[in-house]
Amino acid sequence: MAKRRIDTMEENRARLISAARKAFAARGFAAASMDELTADVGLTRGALYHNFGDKKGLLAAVVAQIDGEMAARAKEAGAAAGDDWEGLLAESEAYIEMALDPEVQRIVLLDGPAFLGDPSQWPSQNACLQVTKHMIAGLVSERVLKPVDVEAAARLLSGAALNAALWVAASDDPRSALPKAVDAFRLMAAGLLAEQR
Amino acid sequence: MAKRRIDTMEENRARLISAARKAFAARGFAAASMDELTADVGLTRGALYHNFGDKKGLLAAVVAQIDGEMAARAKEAGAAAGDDWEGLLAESEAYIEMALDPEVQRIVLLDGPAFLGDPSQWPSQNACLQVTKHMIAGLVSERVLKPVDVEAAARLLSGAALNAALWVAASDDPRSALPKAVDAFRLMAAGLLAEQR
DNA sequence: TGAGTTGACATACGGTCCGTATGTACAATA
DNA sequence: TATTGTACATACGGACCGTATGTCAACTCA
Repeated sequence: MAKRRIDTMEENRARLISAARKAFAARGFAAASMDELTADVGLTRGALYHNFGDKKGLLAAVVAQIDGEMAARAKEAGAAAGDDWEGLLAESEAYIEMALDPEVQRIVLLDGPAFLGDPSQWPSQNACLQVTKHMIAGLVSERVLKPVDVEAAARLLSGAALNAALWVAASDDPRSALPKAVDAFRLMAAGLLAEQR
Repeated sequence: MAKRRIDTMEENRARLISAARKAFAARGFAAASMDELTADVGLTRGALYHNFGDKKGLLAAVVAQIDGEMAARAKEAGAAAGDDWEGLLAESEAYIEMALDPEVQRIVLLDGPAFLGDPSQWPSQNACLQVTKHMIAGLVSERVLKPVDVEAAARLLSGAALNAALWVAASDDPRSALPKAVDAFRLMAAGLLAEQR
């Protein structure tokens, strides 16, 4: 039986996204050639424009995919922790470590904001931020955290975490920089606690 | 007397940088046309490539200029504060407010990292970060702050501040978001204090 | 001072890339 | 099986960047 049409389309979308992840990570969004990228998976730009509208549409799809993977992994890390506060720290540290991945860094942290605008307004809804916000909202209502604005706190924490990762990755000696970043992060985050621990 | 050669060259550099600030802020680095930009000040791409090497070279020059202005203003804000700790907070809040300027946001926060790489390795040395680092180093040696890694803390604080500004600027109601961001920032930063205030 | 030299900038060209308009072949449907 | 819709390929035009080459004014120095 011949392949079902809808299946091949879904498969082609997946292959294009996969190729784009590699190309965007390797050369950056601006320098990535759509001709090369599509040819790598045996397609042409025709398929790309049909599926994603334009180059930025493909970037949005790639960002959404990676963002979703990150959020899932962070949630997992948070759930494995002892209590909710440790969960928030675990989530954040998971972000820091994930952001050391060049693919995440280049695509989600650098090119994403530059070409798609602020993460809080991404079509993908920025799953990462949602996860953090949810955790913080719980902690605020439990009075574990001082009565801080949830959105603001989430944005500050994730911003600090992801920025820390950028610094670690670009530093001369990432191995030794990572614990320093995590350490400083825990201290700063503890400033939100209602009472010292 | 005819114009001195070195003067006109310096003037042309300044005019190109000025035009680039406008063009990069308005359309983003990638979409800014070098032909348009140079024509706006009565020059051609020839002048540009002679003075700055390539398009990224011009971006680097623009970033260095804005970064320098920001660092000066932050330092000023910090010096006007009561003590060093308040100075650090004042510096950081100055960053948040400056980062609300679309020019700063688009060029220094979004396109800068995306096209020039991590700020800690910019040729301009990232004057902003230097100022913060200096202030933190003083506070650590005075035991006002816990013994945290200076680089890491500086990077986290400035990352949080600048990210807060991105959030404020992109939010539906920036007027009301700004105090929330500043508030949350002060709490987080206080986590670095050796003893509560 | 004036002829030669330097270099700042203009002009011309080639190559790449994106987005659209048009063509085509196959799956879906009846 | 004949028809139709659509996923994708092909063809085209325009924009842009970087370089190679040309030019003219400012500088140098006898």
